[in-house]
Amino acid sequence: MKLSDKKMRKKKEDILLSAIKVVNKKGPNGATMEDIAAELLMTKGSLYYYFKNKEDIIFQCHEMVLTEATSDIVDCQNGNGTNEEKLLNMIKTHIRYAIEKKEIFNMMIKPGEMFTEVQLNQILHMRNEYALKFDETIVKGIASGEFVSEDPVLTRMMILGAMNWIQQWYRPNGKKTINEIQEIYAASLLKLLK
Amino acid sequence: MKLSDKKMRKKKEDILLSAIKVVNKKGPNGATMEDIAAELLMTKGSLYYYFKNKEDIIFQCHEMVLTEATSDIVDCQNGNGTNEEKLLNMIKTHIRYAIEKKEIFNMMIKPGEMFTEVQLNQILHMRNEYALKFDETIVKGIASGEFVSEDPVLTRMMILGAMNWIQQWYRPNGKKTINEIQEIYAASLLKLLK
Amino acid sequence: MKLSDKKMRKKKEDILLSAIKVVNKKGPNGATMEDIAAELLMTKGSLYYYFKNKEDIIFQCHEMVLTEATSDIVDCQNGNGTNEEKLLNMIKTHIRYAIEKKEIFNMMIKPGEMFTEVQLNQILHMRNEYALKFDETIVKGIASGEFVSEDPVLTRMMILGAMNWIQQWYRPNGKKTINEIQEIYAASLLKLLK
Amino acid sequence: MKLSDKKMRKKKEDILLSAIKVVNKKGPNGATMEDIAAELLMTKGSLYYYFKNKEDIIFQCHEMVLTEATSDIVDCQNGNGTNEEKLLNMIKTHIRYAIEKKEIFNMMIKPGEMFTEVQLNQILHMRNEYALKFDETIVKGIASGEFVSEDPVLTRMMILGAMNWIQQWYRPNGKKTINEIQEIYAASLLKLLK
DNA sequence: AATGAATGAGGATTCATTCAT
DNA sequence: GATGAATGAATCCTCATTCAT
Repeated sequence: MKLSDKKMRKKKEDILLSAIKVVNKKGPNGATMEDIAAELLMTKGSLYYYFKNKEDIIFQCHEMVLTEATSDIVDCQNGNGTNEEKLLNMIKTHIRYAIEKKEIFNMMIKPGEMFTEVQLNQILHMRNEYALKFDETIVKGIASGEFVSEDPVLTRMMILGAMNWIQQWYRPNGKKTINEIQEIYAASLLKLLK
Repeated sequence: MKLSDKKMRKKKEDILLSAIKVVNKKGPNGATMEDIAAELLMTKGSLYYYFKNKEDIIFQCHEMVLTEATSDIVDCQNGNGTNEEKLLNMIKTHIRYAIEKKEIFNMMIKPGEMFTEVQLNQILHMRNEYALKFDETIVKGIASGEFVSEDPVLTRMMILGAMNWIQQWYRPNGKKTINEIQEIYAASLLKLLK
Repeated sequence: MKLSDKKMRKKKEDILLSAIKVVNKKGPNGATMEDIAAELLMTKGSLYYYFKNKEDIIFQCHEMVLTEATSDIVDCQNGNGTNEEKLLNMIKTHIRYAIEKKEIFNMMIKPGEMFTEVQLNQILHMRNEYALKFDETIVKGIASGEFVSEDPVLTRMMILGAMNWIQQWYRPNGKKTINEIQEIYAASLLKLLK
Repeated sequence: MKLSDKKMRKKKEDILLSAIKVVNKKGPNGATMEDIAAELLMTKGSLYYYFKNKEDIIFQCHEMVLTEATSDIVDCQNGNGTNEEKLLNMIKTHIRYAIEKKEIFNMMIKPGEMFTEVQLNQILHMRNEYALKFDETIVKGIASGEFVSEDPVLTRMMILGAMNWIQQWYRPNGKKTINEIQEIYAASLLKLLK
């Protein structure tokens, strides 16, 4: 059963990816089961073989996205270099997400209506885990004398907020390349820790 | 008929305010006409006496909110003081909105699904007008030597983004008062222009 | 109270005329009270001062139309001339109605959904009264040797049916004038009685 | 998948037949999706699996009816016999429709509110196609010396009009049988071409 | 005599969900 | 595993009707 197990996992992931696409275009309420299925050349009925219901799909979308993003950020944290270098990497990674995986990213930062209390808390908890990685690096940087901040959490909020806003205005054919944006943001936002 | 005219205007405003509340809780798609009406002890049918349809209501919500906010920001701009002082005021005003009028504010920063091309453009245009007020002050400050920035628009994006994120984490009974947040953000974000 | 009585009668008639217009454009179900009122620069609420409800308005429309048409046909019948001449006049009158008062006419020949059993019977009865005038003239013509028909009622049905169909194809700027149509139809249809 | 295809086609036809019944009783506006579904022991929601919307159903009703009727008339045209015999057959066929398929027939002769310009034109075009079959036979009959008419189209209008009116007065238990009506009408109406 | 405002019932449409096959 | 078909609850919207003023 290993094989069919893998197939199922793969299919589930496909469905989640399709759902992410649709949800980002139409919002969680606007996205229909049919939309999600159509993208995969399936019929909506089939989705219920893999997921309990729509709510479940949307929830697992958030879960998947946050897990993936957190993993990437942890990689930055575990790399070599000073805390400043690590934070710069984290910032660049986050920005790359915001721009290149706009859809996934959007899901990360919008809590989204539709969830039960329990599910919402779980999502918010994961989001917090993600943010804590930034905090840890900042705090270490303060301890090592690289950074200065009276309120590290508030500063992190500013940094993340500034970056999250990017996907509101970024356009693929705009004046700045992704690289330029990454550099400018990284350089500027570090000022907040000086 | 001035009187009945005023009454109608008042009622329309009441409906818009109710709609803002509901939309912020449930999103534009989740909000039902019944929800909006219930808040005002009306029946959904009555709403159609004042507005053409749901889309119309949601659109006018955005319009109202953006008009009000822009007016407040313009007041800051037209006040006395240096450009730095003016920008500080604008930042504090924006933060006050983000916190105290969370509902209205949310509507300002989320474009929201549901609109026609024309309507969406109109809203985005108004949003841009609002942002331009910040740009103007920043540019004047650069000219007068108060500020430094290689890319004023990008810097403004960071500043606004950082502030807009506040409503994602602010809780009424948190550790910081509104005043403290305003002061810390204002002081910190100005670093981006130094 | 004679004066206000007249005013009321006039207003009622205006409303019925407006209703006829609207019903003919949109059908009895498609016509709304607002449509009927708008034509007269009134508000729909006011209609209820003059009529019990919509059904009542539509019913009285039919009544008015049939009364008027019957009166005109009776005039033909009471005129001078042979029965053939009288029937020719009746045919021409009916055709003039079908063309010039298309709206009124339509109401005469469509029973129209929406009525109660009682009302429908009343309308059908009036419609029958109208048709009987044709029958009377035909029967007299047979008696006098002007006409020949094995089944006068069936022949009358053919004649009326042929004429009623005119309003389905007649166009104001068509090839035939009203006069020509009247003449051709009158001459042709009389063949059915020869 | 030929099988399921057939099933769908059958179901669609059933729905159209039910719709025809209901529309004839209550008119196109009065007929509700629920009415149409109830007849088939379905729920209104199911109808949308087969048709886009109500308008679509009503339109296809007309299409179906006109296609069927035209086919029958073409059969008459393609049969053996003189033009007079062919026209007699067409008249009898048309009358049979008017009486036995009153519901279908009604739909043929009432354009009905509710359609878009495009759809209405399409229906009127089909109706015209049907009428042209009569014209053709009449014209051929004139050419062969069987018929006489100064204006064949106008004469055809009278013939069709006379027949269409039948369904306004025909009652199943009336004095005349269908056969008698067919004979009397056919004999009488031919006089219009003599 | 008229109207502004409100209502509520009804109807079209959408869509998540179910289930037999 | 997948789907065709059906369902019914929810939602937007319309409109005849009412009534205080």
